[in-house]
Amino acid sequence: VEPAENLELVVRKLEGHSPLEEADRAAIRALPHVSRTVDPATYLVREGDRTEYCGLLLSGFVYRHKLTGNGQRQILSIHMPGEMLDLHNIFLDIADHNIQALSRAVVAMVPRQAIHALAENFPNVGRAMWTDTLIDASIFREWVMNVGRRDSITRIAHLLCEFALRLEAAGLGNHQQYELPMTQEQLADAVGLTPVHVNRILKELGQRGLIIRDKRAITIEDWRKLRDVADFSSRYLHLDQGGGLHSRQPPVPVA
Amino acid sequence: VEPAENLELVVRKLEGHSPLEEADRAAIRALPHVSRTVDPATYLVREGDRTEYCGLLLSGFVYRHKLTGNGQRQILSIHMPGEMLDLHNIFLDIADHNIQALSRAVVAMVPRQAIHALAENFPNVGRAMWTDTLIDASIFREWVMNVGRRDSITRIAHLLCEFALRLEAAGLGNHQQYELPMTQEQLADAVGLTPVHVNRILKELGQRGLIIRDKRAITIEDWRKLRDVADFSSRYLHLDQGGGLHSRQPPVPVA
DNA sequence: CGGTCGTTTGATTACGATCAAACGAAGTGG
DNA sequence: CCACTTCGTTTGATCGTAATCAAACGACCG
Repeated sequence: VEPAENLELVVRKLEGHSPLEEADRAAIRALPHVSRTVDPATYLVREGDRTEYCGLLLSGFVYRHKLTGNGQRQILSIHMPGEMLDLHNIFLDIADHNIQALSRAVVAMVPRQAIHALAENFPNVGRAMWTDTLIDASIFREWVMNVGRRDSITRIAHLLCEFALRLEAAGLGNHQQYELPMTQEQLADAVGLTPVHVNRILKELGQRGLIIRDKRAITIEDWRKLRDVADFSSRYLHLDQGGGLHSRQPPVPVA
Repeated sequence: VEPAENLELVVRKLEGHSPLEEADRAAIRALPHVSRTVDPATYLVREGDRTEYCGLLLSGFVYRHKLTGNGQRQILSIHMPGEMLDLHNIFLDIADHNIQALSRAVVAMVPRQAIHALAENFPNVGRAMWTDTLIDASIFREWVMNVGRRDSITRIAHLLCEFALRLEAAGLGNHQQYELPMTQEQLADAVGLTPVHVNRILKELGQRGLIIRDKRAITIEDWRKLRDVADFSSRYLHLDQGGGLHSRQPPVPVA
């Protein structure tokens, strides 16, 4: 069992979109858990698993994915510190997708029942967690649109914009410069392209003066131009969702 | 205000995956609402709208979609009678997508607050509605995979399989024969292809002896073969989700 | 009977996949 | 400290699936 301060990240994340009172915060901090530190590529959940724990991501990055019958991978979402990983499984008995560590990561494992009890005894927290899953669902929808109807440059630019804003919201950098937490192959699996093509498009984004790359570090040279190329609007992220602590306008005009 | 029996469909839908007690059922039936009958293509919600009502679909079909900056449409989901349409907006202030009628449809409009109160005062119902949104999210994930990583035949076959099972679960036919509620153009927008190509693939599915088409009526000639071509597994639909009324195995081995 | 909407078929194009190989950086072991 | 391996990135050449362009056809409707 780790020091409870760790769960503070989770409190902050939920308060980003839903109002909580002190009792609510305390209840979250008091969640029983064991911390687990995992290496990159460790599976936290496998499709078909019976779900018994809810993982709270305390540090590092994690991703959701599925595999097709012939072994192709589709990445479904990327998760950042403070996010609750298994809310999507918490009322469904069998996991329908895999969750795997992207980087080295620390995850607090909370028993399923503790989350159920939390939701029932602290309605504000229940609403906050529910809202959280609704925002995730909104992001899934945007991804359907992204892979379904946008060409490759637009698609990749869109993902870069999304990361910029989400990393900033998570307090992991600003939206003009950040460290991309994945390889080009993983990027390809997130946008439904091949790694080769992703590489070419990243190059083109650089040549067009939209981004600068130095290894995995992404600097957005011209947010407005990138946003236009990306067909990006931040609405689907619901960053200024009512009642949240952070529900003021972001300091820089973003999208 | 319409006769309350109508909402029975919604009760049945929720009970399909979550246990309810008589008081819960009564609370759902007692939901204040006005019925609205709409023509095909009527918008029920527009992206950017402030959400004040939750629509319960009593008859007909409805779909969610988004438009790209250059006017391309991506259909995000199809909804069948008994489904609650605005659960995804119920805690989010601004709608991030459009909801439009596919066919002539009847929708019971329930004020947002009534849904909030229902969830708070009847925890079983709250959990059922939350679970409902989680299953929707699971379907979104499968669609991300479908448009991201599957080729055109697989993609379309997959959609046909999904409809078969969902229509059967909704009591609108069996999984071997059903009426497709959409045009080939709408189909194309659901799977991220062009209408022309959808037409060719449907033809091919017929030639391969997987389906028979008569106008919009689809007959699945060989479920197993179609399922294989479609790379389809019903897991993501969570049809046998715990505690539900219908949580027995389906009568015919399906997937 | 024209008009509209949806389906069907044909011809050509293009975007991204695939195949192949080299390069660079980081880590390992001798 | 330097070979050697491994993993990720980069570049080039060719291929193929689905898009695009174009037009005819069929059904339903007023």
